[in-house]
Amino acid sequence: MDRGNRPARLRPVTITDIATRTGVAPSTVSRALNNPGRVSAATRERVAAAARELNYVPNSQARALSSGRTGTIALLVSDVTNPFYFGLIRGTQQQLKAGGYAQLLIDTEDSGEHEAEMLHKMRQSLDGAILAAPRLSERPLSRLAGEIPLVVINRHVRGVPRVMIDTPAGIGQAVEHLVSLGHRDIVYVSGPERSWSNEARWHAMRAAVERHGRRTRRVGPFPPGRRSGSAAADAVLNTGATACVVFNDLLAIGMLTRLRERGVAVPADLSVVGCDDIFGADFCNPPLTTLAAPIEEAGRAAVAMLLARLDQRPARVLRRAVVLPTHLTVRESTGPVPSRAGTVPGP
Amino acid sequence: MDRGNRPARLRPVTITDIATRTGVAPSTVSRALNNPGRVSAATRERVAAAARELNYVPNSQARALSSGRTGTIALLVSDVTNPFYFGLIRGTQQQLKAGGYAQLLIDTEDSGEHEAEMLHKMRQSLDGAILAAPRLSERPLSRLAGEIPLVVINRHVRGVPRVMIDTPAGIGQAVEHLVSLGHRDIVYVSGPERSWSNEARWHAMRAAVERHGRRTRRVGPFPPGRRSGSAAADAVLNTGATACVVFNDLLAIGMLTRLRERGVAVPADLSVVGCDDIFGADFCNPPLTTLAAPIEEAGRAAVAMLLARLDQRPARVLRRAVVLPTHLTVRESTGPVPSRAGTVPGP
DNA sequence: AAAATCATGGCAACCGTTTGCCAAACTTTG
DNA sequence: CAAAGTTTGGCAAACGGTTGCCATGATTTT
Repeated sequence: MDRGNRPARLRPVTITDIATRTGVAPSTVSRALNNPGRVSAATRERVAAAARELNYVPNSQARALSSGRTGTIALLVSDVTNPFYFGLIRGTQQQLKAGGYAQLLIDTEDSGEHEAEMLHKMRQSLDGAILAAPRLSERPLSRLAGEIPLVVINRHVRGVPRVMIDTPAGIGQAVEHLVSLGHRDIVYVSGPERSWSNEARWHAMRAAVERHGRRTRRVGPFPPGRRSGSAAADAVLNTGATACVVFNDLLAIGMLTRLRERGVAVPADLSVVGCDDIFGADFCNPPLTTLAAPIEEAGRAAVAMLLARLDQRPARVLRRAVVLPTHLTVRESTGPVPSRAGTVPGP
Repeated sequence: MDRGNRPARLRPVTITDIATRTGVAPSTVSRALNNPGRVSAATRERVAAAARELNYVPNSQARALSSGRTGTIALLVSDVTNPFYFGLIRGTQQQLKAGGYAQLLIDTEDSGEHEAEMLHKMRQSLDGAILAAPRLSERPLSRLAGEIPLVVINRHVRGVPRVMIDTPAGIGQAVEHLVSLGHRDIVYVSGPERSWSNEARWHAMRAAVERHGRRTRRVGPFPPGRRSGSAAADAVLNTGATACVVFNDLLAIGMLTRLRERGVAVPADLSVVGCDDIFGADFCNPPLTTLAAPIEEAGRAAVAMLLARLDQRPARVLRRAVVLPTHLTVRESTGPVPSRAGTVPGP
């Protein structure tokens, strides 16, 4: 059939091709395409027509080399499989595509060093980066922000623009909810120690409980995965608490599984509140009461902030922070306090 | 504190810097770094030392421009939020990182045209691409494969290397399982019409049921999301079947939710089998019996195939296809056929 | 009508790296 | 010891754009 004349990855069309075809200089072609005000309407139109006919696609490498702009933004997440990031990936992807940027996805494997190293190595290939819940400590993070435009999500670092999901405020709602159901002994199930969000949530929790004249404790820390749910569930049962607020939904879902295994009824014996409202929180068993976070919106906001910064036009007001509200979504993992808080059923 | 002397995004170190420092020509530096056999051990060492001291990071744009290799591989998925792709994203990410490549994630929004267009535009910025379950029709797909090295997942196109997850074979297992439980009337819940996998699964299903001297039907097509689960569940109930095999887990989970709402007990009234074993299939309610697919492995295999192709060394045997087996994972959404297949309970 | 301004297009340098080709120095071989 | 071969390093030309600067001609201002 088609043997012989395979086009063999033909040479791509360049501005020089357009230039010879239209009889102008390559520089004029470049300007006609990117800097429309700089050439006459007539030539601009001729160039555009030629580009269209030849099916011209600019070579982003070459463009990057001379202009310094690569058209690529990286999204760094600590673990691509954590469903929390799905919304982020999607939100940023959408907004980046709308802005004409490509998204480079990087998994930092939960390591601050990885974050720093990757970012440093790629800084010349990127116009900017979005760091989701960075593990990196404050110092190197600000240093990095000097090397390359950065927006961080759920982290507060001086001088680095940020998008915050206000889960701490939501935690107040969660505590009100639990207290109104009669719970007096509520524990916090802690996520990773190095996580900024974890500390913020814990502090919010303590403050909220103290407003009711009570004290709270925390168990953990636990890695924020489903696997850790077993240990977390056992630890909570040992405290004798009637309710818990969990660092994130992933961990909470893991706990739910374990509690079911152990024959502990949720919410009859123990109420569980998660954070983030990830994929699965609504169809696990029982469906999880959780703090719904506008994750996709956070992604979009982060991109918007970053692109605003890359935009040359000087007279722009640049927001230094965006705070997004969360709200409690009540499902079936929370309920009235058990009539007699007794001992825990055996396994 | 640190006012005044902010380094203002300082000029990155180039091979020329290394060259002047070691007293050799830039070309020698380039060779010392990338083509070690080409220079003497002594200079190579001196260059390496200088590079280390100066903390040199090669500019990938410049390298790409002259060498044609970009060090970037794209992964195209039809919808980043479909949990099926999480494993793929992770698997490819791992293997690419190991091979020193960066991963560009592209959402094609379920459109074949998007696929073609994006790929065409980016072909100069990519060394290759992995297409997950492409929607594109066969013709343009082979044409694209001529423009840029490609590996497709779950799709059979002549001349394009592929990784196949052998769900059709697994469907046989699923049917055996259901038949052994007494089911005689099993329907297939169809995914998108344009999906190659969907057709493959349907054919396998029909063949498997016919081996038992029975016939089967299908309902649908449905978009492969949870939202479609309601319609799918209702359609299945109308058929009066006692069991169904569903195009994918996402749809199956959606059905489970709907069935629960309608008071249909799973598996007492209806058995449900999904495909893929995505995140959530194990903790939904009831946990889903499904065809577990080695998705991460598929991602790794696809990367391995692609990189083998990019590798220059000629005397390599290039696999044209990899087929990965699936197996039935029995959980709690399948059970014995109802004693009297009666009418469906009302809503 | 001369001077100043403006719009438009071309020239050429540059971005940082790779690579074909050549030259020098050194090593082997006959 | 000369001829041939082998290392090793340098020169310079790409790769495909962008952009500062200049020249030309047209337009406006005084």
